[in-house]
This record gives sequence, C-alpha cells and structure tokens, in this order.
Amino acid sequence: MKTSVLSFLRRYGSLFLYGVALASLLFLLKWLELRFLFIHYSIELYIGSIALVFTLLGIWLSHKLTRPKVVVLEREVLVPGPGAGVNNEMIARLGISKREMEVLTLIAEGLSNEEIAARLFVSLNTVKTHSSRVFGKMEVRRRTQAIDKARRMGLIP
Amino acid sequence: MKTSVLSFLRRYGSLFLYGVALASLLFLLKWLELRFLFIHYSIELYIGSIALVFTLLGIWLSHKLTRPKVVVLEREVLVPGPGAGVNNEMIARLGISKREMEVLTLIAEGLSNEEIAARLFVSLNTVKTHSSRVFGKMEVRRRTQAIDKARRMGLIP
DNA sequence: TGCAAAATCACCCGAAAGTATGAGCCCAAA
DNA sequence: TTTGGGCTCATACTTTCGGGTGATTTTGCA
Repeated sequence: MKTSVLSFLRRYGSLFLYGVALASLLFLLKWLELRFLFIHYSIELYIGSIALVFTLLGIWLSHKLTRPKVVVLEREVLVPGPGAGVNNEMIARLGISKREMEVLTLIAEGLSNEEIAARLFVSLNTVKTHSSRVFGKMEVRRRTQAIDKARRMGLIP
Repeated sequence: MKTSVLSFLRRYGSLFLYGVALASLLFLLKWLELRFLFIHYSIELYIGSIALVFTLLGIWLSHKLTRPKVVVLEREVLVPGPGAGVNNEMIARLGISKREMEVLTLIAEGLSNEEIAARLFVSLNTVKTHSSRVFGKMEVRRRTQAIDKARRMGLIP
C-alpha cells in the first residue's frame, strides 16, 4: 500500500497538488459565496424585521390613537306619553292643595262625589267644596273637562 | 518671481512634495471620513424611511383590514305606549257603533251633552241615548268612569 | 302664640247627567 | 221583501253635579 501511494505521489504529485489547490480555491469561493449570501440574507432579514416591527407598531398606533367610532343604538322604551311625571310646578302655580289633588285624582278615576266622600271619610258636601275649588282654580266647569285639562297639563298621570 | 520659485523648489523640493503628499493624504482621509459619515447617515435614513413607510403601512392596514372600533351607546327613546293606537278590536268586541264612539270621544274631551249635540248636529236626547248605550256596553254608570275605562282599554288615545 | 290657609261641613237651588220607554227612519243583508 | 242594526228624537223621571253662601275646626308657619 505504502509503496503504491508513494509511487502515485511521485508520479502525479504536482497534479494532485493542483487538484487540492483547485478544490481549496473552490471551497474558498463557496465559502465566500455563502458568506455573501449570509450577509445578503442578513440585510434582508434585518430590513424585513424592521418592516415587520414597524408595521406592527403602526397597527398598534392605529389602535391606540384612533378614537373609537361611536355608534348610538336607540333602544325603544315605552314611556307614558305626555303624562310622564306629575307636574308639581303646575299644581303649585294653580294653588291646588293636597286634598284638592286627591279629589281630582279620584274624579279622574271615575268615582262619583259620594264615592269619593266615602273613600276619603268626609261628607259629600266637603267633596263638593273641594271639587268646586279645583274647578275654579283650573278654570273649568265640569269634571270631565277637569280630567281632560288635568291630563294635558300633567297634573295627573 | 520665477527665480525665487525655482530656487525655492530646488532648495525645498522634497519637503514641498512631502507637504503636498501629506495634504493629499489628509484630504483622502477626510474624504473617507465624509464618505463614512455619508454611508452612516445613509443607512440611518434608509432604516428610518423603512420604519416610517412600514409604520404608515401598519396604520393603513389597521384601517383597511380591521373592523372599526365601535362603542355602543344605548339611548332611551320615548315611544308612545300601547295607548297610541285605537284598539279597534275592543271596540268591535263591545259592539260600540261609530256614532257612539264619536260621542264617547267628545265626552272624553270634556264636552257636555249639549255641546256634543251641537257639535254633531243632533238633539240633546240623541246624545243622551248614545251615551247611555255606550255606558251600558262598557258597563259603567258615569261618563267619568267611561273616560277612565275607555283610556285603560285603549278605546280612546 | 297668633294668623292665614287649608280642611271640614251644611243647606239650597238650578243645571247637567243618566235611566227608561217608546217610536220613526234608513239601509244593508238575509 | 222582511228583518235587524244603527241613528234619530221625544217624554218623564231620578240622580248627580256644580254654584253660592256661610260657618267651624285644624294646621302649618312666622
């Protein structure tokens, strides 16, 4: 074996060296190419990552800095129309007393003077005076008129 | 002048050349430095512009691809309640006629029988009969009661 | 403590509302 | 054509309402 190798070197030594040198050179070139590619890709990746990061930053900024769109959903709520709340101001302005209001409400509920008297534990005449006073203050002549006007003015629900 | 220059060169020629060479070298170095700075800043600007562009891209993407932020504000809207429409079914069920409904409506508006008679161009007795019939069908004994019940049943607004 | 407003009650009278009964007219459906 | 429902009107009667006047008691407030 040794003899054959030595004779081979002796006979083709320069050629072998040339081959090795060539191979080395090719390896060097390959290494340079890889290095170049590495650098190339490195830059690309760097730029890419920069782009990605700032794209994400943009998205984040967009989410953080844009004011949210306000959508108003109107929810329908059943509310008693004009007679929403009792108009205490109007009652006070007309000078209607507490007892008079009680009588007025009971009138609006359809009770007769006699029934109202029984409900409030007073005499029929008392109810009559109260209702009469209310009518005077409301400037009406009938209880039905009083009911209608009281509703429109919000005196009763 | 020429003589002095030539003599100067002849006496300090090498020194002059040295100075020129030194100056050139310094210029070269300065140029390299400027070039380096240029490259340096170029990279920074490049990266900066990349960042800016992709930040804007991110914002644009955010606007284009994400559904807008929605804040739901619920607002209560007053809606006329059940008494808004006239309950024709109930009217039919009670067997209340058209004329009777007219009288009932006018009663609810606070008109007296006489006023109703004038309004409808009929006699007081006619109004009385109509109202009496309505009261009978509604099972009430007074006009105020009729008003209240009619409201509750949706016969009148 | 005293006063004004509110609440209570009474009596009378006229007006309005409601009941009962009867009857005539008109129109659409059977 | 008959029939029934709706609309009209009248008369008589009862009940309820509303206005007017006057009076006493209670109560809230200064």
